[in-house]
Amino acid sequence: MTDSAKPTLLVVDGHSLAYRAFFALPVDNFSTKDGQHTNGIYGFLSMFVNLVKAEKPTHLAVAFDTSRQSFRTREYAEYKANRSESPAEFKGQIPLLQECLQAMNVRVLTKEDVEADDILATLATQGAALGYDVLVCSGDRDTIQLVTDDVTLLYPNVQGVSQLKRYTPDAVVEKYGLPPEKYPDIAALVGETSDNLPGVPKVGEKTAVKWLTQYGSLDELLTRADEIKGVVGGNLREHIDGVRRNRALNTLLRDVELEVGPADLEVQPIDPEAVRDIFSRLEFRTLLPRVFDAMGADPAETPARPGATAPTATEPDPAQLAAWVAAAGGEVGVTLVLQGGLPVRIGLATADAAVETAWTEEAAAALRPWLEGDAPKVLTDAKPQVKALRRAGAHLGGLAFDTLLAGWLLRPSLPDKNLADLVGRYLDETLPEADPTQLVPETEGATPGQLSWYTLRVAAALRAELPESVAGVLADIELPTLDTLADMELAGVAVSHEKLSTFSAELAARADAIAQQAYATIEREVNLGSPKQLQEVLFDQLQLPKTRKTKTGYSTDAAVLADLQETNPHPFLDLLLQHREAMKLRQIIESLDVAIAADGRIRTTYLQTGSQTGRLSSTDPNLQNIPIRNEESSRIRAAFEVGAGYETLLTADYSQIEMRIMAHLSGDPGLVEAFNSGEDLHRFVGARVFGVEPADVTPAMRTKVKAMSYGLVYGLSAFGLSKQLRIEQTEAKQLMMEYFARFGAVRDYLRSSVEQARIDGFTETIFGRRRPFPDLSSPNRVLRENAERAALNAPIQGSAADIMKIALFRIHGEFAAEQLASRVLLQIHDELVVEVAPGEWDAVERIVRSRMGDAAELTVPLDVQIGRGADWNEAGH
DNA sequence: TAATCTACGTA
DNA sequence: CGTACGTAGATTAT
Repeated sequence: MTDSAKPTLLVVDGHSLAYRAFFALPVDNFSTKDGQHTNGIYGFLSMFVNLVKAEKPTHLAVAFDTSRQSFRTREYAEYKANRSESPAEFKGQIPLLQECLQAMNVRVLTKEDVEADDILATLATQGAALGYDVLVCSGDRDTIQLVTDDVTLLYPNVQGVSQLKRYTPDAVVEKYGLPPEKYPDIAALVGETSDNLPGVPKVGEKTAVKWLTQYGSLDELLTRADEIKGVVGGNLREHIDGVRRNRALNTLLRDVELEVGPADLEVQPIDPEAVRDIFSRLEFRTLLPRVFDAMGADPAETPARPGATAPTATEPDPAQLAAWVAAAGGEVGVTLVLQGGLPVRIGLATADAAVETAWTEEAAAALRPWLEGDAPKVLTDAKPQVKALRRAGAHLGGLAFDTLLAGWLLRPSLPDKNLADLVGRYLDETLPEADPTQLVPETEGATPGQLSWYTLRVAAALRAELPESVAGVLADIELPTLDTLADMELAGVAVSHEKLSTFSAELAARADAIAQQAYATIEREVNLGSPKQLQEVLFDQLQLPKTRKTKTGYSTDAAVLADLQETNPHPFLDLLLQHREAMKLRQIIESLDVAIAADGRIRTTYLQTGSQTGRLSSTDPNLQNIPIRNEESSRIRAAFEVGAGYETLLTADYSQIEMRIMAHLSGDPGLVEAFNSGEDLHRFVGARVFGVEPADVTPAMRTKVKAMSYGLVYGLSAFGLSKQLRIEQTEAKQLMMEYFARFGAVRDYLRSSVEQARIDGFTETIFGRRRPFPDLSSPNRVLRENAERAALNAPIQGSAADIMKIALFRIHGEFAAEQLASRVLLQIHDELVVEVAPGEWDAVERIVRSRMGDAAELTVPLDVQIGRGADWNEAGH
């Protein structure tokens, strides 16, 4: 009980523990997709949060070495000289670890010319003198000398850093047979190979302890060294200078001048946003809640700041509600609580008041004029709410702001997915949420009215940060698109269960037959879906040459198998490829089949914040990756049919939209001419590159320039081009040179756009959508070059996405304005699928063609291809 | 059971 | 050593 009042100071040697973690965890298992290794950081932080959670220090610091040089190396040049350079994979991790600790508001201490352990020694000594309980955590055995009744050492076990052994004075005596202050004497005699401090040959711990016990002290032992008999006695006398030197060097400094003392190290609340940022960069997910938990980011302990208490929502009757919204004036936050896709409750808020009510017929009727009118409304994740209102027969008008969309536009790489995330990031507060694991939650969740109030405040914070151009993208592109997507999702697309199930059964039978044949060729049965078992078959049993390395072994992907088939033909390879193809198709068909609703339609969800470039993504099921490339897949597309009550499907796609954007942005005269000439793009480019007439461009030439043109948009290298075209790198290089000799402005544009992004820190589309690229100035080459390719692509892919969205909502709007029953069903990046009502084909075709064609004013035309058919396969031709 | 890896479908 | 996605099954970590 007396100890509860006593402050606890925890000081940690960051470098030594991170280094141990580095070796304890497999480096290959811990790296970001960009190639940054993180095993040392992860291992350290994992240990660190456990430690903090278990020990609950009141004061905390982590010390690091500044370099390998210190006063010890100056006094003894050989000190640690045998240490090999720490691995390159480890080096970069220390600054990132320090960044993590800073985000957690943990004091990071360094001092020129001394080692981290000297800082620990100084703080431990000062802390003990001030009456603290001191915990020292280090992987360096020399810190044993710091142990006293007030100072406990936590020392990692051999395995790694997860288990820490507690060294109290008793534990030291038990382990070494002498009290902690004598440990440096033992170490001086035994030596420390890792520090390049040789000890007395043939003297280990046992002998050292025996001597020290016998003579009482190291000094006494050394002065009476001649009393010791035998070889070891001689060894001792020969190495007396070395022992004295060891003893001098292994004494930790307890009087290092530091800018802070123990009292300055009080534990601070973490910076949640900074921690989220750095952890998401390092791709730590499971660690995040552990850090929040251990570092006391508990909502109960960090109450919302003063002035941030949500108003208590009142529950006016419907008539009062109508009066309330009429009087509200400015923007109103709106939150609909949904159940089964329908609204059950609605909460509204202004800056200082909140109201809410059950979604009854009376309430809906009272609110409808306001809800459907132009009065400005602010929501978080409006799309599901807009859909629910549609199902309930209402329409949301005046959508002025969606915080989720705005947050994504501002930081498209972040995983913020709900109001709670946004409140944390932009208000630095915690959204009150009921604990879903408790039947009777201790903490009340925010009510719908209060959620609306938070939404309004988040919106204000976002607006303050939103650059004008990005605000324009929100208002002029994203919000109109949201409304369109809601209708598309509600409509769904008719899919024939009969067609799918017939095909699925066929494929299952085929896959089975292929598998049997494959087993026969290798005379055993394996799981053809297991990369691990396949590696055994290919590289052990069949002794095929090893392929491209992956994290866990050797690749068995389609490209690799095709290569193997050429160099080392084996029937198994081809059968495996056929099996994969059949299984993949079957799997896609199955996932579609189970998604067909009772009315025969599939409804996807478009994620409007699902990409970093501005594209949509589609999920549950993904209707943006339905196969098209081979013969078989046309049968899948044929299952997407025109629905009952409609006449036909229309498909409309932009041809080469990304190359057209490139022509526009670069202003390259050759490329612009190509698109204005009406000639086939690749034929035109091929003619220029190879110096022949367009009519004389061979298919091989066309293939090459086509790959080159598309590759450009992705930052393709000569290496990549040679691999894709299966040509020599020199030929690929030659091709690129010829290409740029004719279309030089393209290269100039790509280069300058990346350079501009490096200066600005972000890229921008034609319409002002931004994407940040902090890694463009990273010293890490892998990181930087990855960012460069992404930055090169972002304005092009993003502008295409902008153009398609603009076309999409304008088409949607025009269908409504002309009171057409036809409706857009699908968007696949550069293609739209429209369900055309009887008698509306001409109007629909006109609208789609013109709105897609004039969605943007470029220096080259936007070419639109239209197809018509009873199913998606037919319409796509 | 949850996270990760490999493979593969689309633009 | 080519951008942007989502999904499934196997494997590994917990």
